[in-house]
Amino acid sequence: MTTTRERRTQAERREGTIAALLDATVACLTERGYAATSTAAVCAEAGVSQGALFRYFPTRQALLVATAEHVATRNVEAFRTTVAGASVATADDVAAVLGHLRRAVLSPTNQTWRELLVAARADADLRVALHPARESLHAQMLAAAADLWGEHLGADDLAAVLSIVVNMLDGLAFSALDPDPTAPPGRTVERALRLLAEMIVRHYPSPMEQHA
Amino acid sequence: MTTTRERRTQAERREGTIAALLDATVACLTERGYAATSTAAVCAEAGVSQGALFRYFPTRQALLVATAEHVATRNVEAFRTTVAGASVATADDVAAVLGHLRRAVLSPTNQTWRELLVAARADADLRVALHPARESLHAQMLAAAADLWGEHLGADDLAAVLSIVVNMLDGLAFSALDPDPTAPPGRTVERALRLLAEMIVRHYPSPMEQHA
DNA sequence: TCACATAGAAAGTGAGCACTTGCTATCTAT
DNA sequence: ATAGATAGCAAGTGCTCACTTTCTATGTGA
Repeated sequence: MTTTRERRTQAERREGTIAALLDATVACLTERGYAATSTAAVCAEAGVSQGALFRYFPTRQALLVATAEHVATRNVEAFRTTVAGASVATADDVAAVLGHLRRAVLSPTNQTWRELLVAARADADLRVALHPARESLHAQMLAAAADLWGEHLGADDLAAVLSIVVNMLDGLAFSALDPDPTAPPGRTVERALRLLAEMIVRHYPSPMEQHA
Repeated sequence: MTTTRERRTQAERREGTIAALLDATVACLTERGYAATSTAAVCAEAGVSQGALFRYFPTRQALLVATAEHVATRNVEAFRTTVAGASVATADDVAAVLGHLRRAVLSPTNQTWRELLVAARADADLRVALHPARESLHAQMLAAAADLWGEHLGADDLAAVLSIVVNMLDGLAFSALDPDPTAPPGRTVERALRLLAEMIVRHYPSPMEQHA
């Protein structure tokens, strides 16, 4: 008695294997880090052989670049949905957005992206390969932020605020060494995010601000 | 005819070799990154044999932990001297401090510290080994910041401001992938630091602020 | 149905890894 | 001066790495 033999086209098998490899690479990078993400580890996680991996990705680096582009699109989508429709009229509003962004930034795909960025600092080839994805990511996040803040912020101010926010959140994510990233944020972090929200709304008061 | 034979005591030889190894590890970590910092690479950089390395550091990880503690003390000293005696009365003052801090954060010892922090995220042993140094670093930076801002900031506010500033600078350093870290900061970064300075002095006006 | 192309598994291969072993050179105490 | 200790070198050792080769299973076009 054989298990149900599902018939799949070549294209389906191919895409299924590639997707499994990309997901496994994300898992390995977040759980083990860049140095320990070997091709053998990825294949074990994905449940395929190394032969399968090297059929689709000629080198380990090609796999990592493909993974980077994979997570980059997911990250920008997460950023957009987190920010879409939110209000930034009051400090509470901005603080809420920052809190949601902080959680998004701790997701596996964001961890993966950062892990690859750090590795790219010491690897010229990886750096070049990641450059277009970086540009696209930045542009799309700027667009989403512009949508959030409306037009009463100049392009330069918008870019500056975005830089402060995302760099601070990235810095937080880098130094968050707890094994459980969904743990309570800690008082200092919460206060810092709250303070940043207050500073932003004070510096850029919304024209339609309404006090509760 | 032999070259000048300098006579050194055992302690001098020992300390010289250890210092060379620590410096070489810093160089390897900043130039090649964590994954490529092998014991062989460190020894080649230091000009000693692997036997010498393993005489003083029983494992590669022990070398990395020792290097972490080495750079941690240097980093806190750099932070203190950068901040010592500075004024935070005006936005220009704060912006200047942020600019100096940004350069300090891009130094090799700071790059090394960050590289090890990232590696610690995926390595439980390294994480616990680095924990005391992390605590000490944070406490000393808080003390230096308190010295800078005086007493008209509560401890909680001080910690929050410090968190915003150092996390944003760390985030900037992580995403600064230029081969030359001393390159001009770029307009967005400059504007972001300037904006952050303005927001801070507006939110926490110095009681003795004097307009030029 | 059957020649052919593609997907993927299994078992390599040399290079580089962390680390060890044994030996020589240098310093120190007597 | 010399015996013993320490510093440091050179050559291993087994293992894992990225990657290859070979071969089998499966889907595809005629």
